[in-house]
Amino acid sequence: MNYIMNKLAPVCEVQIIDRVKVKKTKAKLPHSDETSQIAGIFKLLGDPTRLKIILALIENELCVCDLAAVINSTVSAVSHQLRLLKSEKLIKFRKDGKMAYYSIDDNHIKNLIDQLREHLNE
Amino acid sequence: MNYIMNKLAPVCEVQIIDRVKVKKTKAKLPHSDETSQIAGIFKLLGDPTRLKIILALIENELCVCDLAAVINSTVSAVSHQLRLLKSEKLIKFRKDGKMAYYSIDDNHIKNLIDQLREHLNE
DNA sequence: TGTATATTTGAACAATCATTCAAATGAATT
DNA sequence: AATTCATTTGAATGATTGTTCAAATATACA
Repeated sequence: MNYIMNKLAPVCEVQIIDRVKVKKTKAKLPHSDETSQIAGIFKLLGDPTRLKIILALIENELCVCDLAAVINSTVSAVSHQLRLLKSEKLIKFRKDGKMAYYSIDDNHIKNLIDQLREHLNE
Repeated sequence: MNYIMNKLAPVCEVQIIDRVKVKKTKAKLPHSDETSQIAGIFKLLGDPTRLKIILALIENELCVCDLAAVINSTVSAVSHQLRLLKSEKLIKFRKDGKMAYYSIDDNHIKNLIDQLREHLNE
């Protein structure tokens, strides 16, 4: 078997060295939908703007324009990212007149970030 | 002050509602370089291919082609992502003849992923 | 009702990025 | 020395994405 044969089935049929180890490892992985879910949360935290928004909201409930001021961004850019964070239930908001006050909806996120920060500060 | 004035300085001069709160919140944020560092790690974990690689390596030390087989990807795609994970010291590798065996270099990562998984499975 | 303002939204744009393919490298085997 | 094979690498491609700008909502206030 060589790479020319593999061209017919580009993904799932590469050379395998240790079939037993591959099978055992594969069996221990989370299912594909759980993996996507985990990656999805990490991805949200992986953008500096979104991370700053979350770090700010961990400290205080804030309206959109104050949030923009805190993280040195624009109202529009912040609003777009708030939508993503809201849709994944990481944050929530309440309306008060014209204002929208955003806050953390998911308390586990703070622990997650704290854990990583502790690690990086070792 | 209105939006037309802000066009001259598009970022740092938006309307601020509560200056005290903004200043206090700003003071509590991590410095910009620490924020980038945190986001950088989360970003690496935020891609399904890279996350699967890490999940697989948590279970077993694996060579590149077995890793590709485990996560149903190609050797080349995996190799490219391994480079990124290696450069951020999340994984390491040892050479054995033609083979390269990769493994986890950062034990905190497992805890981080476990913590998120526990949270999602509530 | 008309104006001001806080927020949201959609389209456009540029930048980033993951994957693919082909070629190169490096090490074992014959 | 030539061949095979595991891995790496670079360029190209297509897709995703964060930001910007302008316009639309929506609420308060005069």
